[in-house]
Amino acid sequence: MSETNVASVPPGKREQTKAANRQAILDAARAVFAELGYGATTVRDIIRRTGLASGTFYNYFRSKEEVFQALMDESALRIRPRLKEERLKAKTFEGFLHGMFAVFFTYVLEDNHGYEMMRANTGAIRVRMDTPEVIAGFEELRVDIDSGIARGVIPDVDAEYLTASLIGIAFEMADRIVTRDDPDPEEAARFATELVVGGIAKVAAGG
Amino acid sequence: MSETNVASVPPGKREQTKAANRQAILDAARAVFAELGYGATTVRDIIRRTGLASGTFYNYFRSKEEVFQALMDESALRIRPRLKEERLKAKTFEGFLHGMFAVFFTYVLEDNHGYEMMRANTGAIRVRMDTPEVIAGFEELRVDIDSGIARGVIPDVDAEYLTASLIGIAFEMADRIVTRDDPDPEEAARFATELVVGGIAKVAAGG
DNA sequence: AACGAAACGTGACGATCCGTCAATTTCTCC
DNA sequence: GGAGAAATTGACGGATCGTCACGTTTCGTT
Repeated sequence: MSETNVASVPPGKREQTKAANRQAILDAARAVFAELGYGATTVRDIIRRTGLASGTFYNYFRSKEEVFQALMDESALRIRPRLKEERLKAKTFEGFLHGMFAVFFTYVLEDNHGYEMMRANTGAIRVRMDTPEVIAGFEELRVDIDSGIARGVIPDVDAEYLTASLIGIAFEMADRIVTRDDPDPEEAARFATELVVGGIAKVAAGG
Repeated sequence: MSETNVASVPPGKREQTKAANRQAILDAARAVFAELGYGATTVRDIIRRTGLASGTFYNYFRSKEEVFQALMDESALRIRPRLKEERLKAKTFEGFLHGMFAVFFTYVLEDNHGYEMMRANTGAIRVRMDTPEVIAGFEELRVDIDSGIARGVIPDVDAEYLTASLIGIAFEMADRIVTRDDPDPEEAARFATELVVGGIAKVAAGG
């Protein structure tokens, strides 16, 4: 036997360069998006920075939009495990919320590279893309809320509106946090958590 | 005296067609944005629908982005008076919030033409533009919150985070409302209002 | 090691869009 | 009416788009 007694297949030069090229394009795209904004960047801007030929880009992605989606998915894949971990160790609904907000705000701050990407420098346009991975994250949240309501840990309120509110608060507050002089994700998470916890109680009480 | 005994200047053909052309471009843009999505539409798509020459577009707007901004401003100008009215007749903070949310959700529903504009049909990209008029609306809200806190009508919480939360809740909930089978802006406004009112109380209480 | 097939990178190509501008038409005012 | 300002027009150079035929690299086989 020459090789592959291990289950994993040896890389193979073909797949190596393929993965390298794909990553090179993603890295270049991240940089260019952050520099020019999503709206102003062109496929050529991205591929130029990699040294590859223009046609090669289309072997990996179908459009600028699709690279952006891949980058969003990358982010979502990085943050979802942290959210899951937080979710598992939460004993109370309040702890659950606080963990989620804190992880999200912290991530956005340490990553703001990727967050600035969503702002088109020209004008005041903001782009947001709900990719499959992002949506999956939203749905995990939604499932936990449904389950929390079913188990009586969360008061019986409109789960869709609640999920939407959490997402809206998280994204809009994140936007303010990254522009603060001395951002404090912990403080922000406390604010958001108490807002929601106190709010739900009142919603459930029916006024 | 031939004319203009009234203070108002007679229209004048020049200004007439100018206003007509501008409006034609705006109307065409609204239709095309709603049809193709913001990302996919080109200046040519817009101008083609008006029958004007391509060069004429640039006599009125500098770019696709600027037409979009004009459309957003139009919307903001339409809704701000309604919000102001609601704000003036509000006796309590709760009434204030409820009025704002109800007006906003109702507007979004009856206008969803303009709301769909923000969705790029291709993929799941959403664009949002905070134009001067929109920002002015946000700041009016912020000012009222600051004032409410100063007068003791609103508990003393972080006004920036509170404003952000309101905006986040409003936009994200609006997104869900327009996709519901039988949308009820009143119910949604009640949810949002109680969420915030109850939440603020808890935030102010400090846990 | 040599070979053939398949996969991949390359850059040129036609189509389209961008923003500009000189020529032309339309309006205003004397 | 007619001079002059203002606005419209469409063609132009520059650039991007997505495709495709071609050349090169890799892989499995003999």
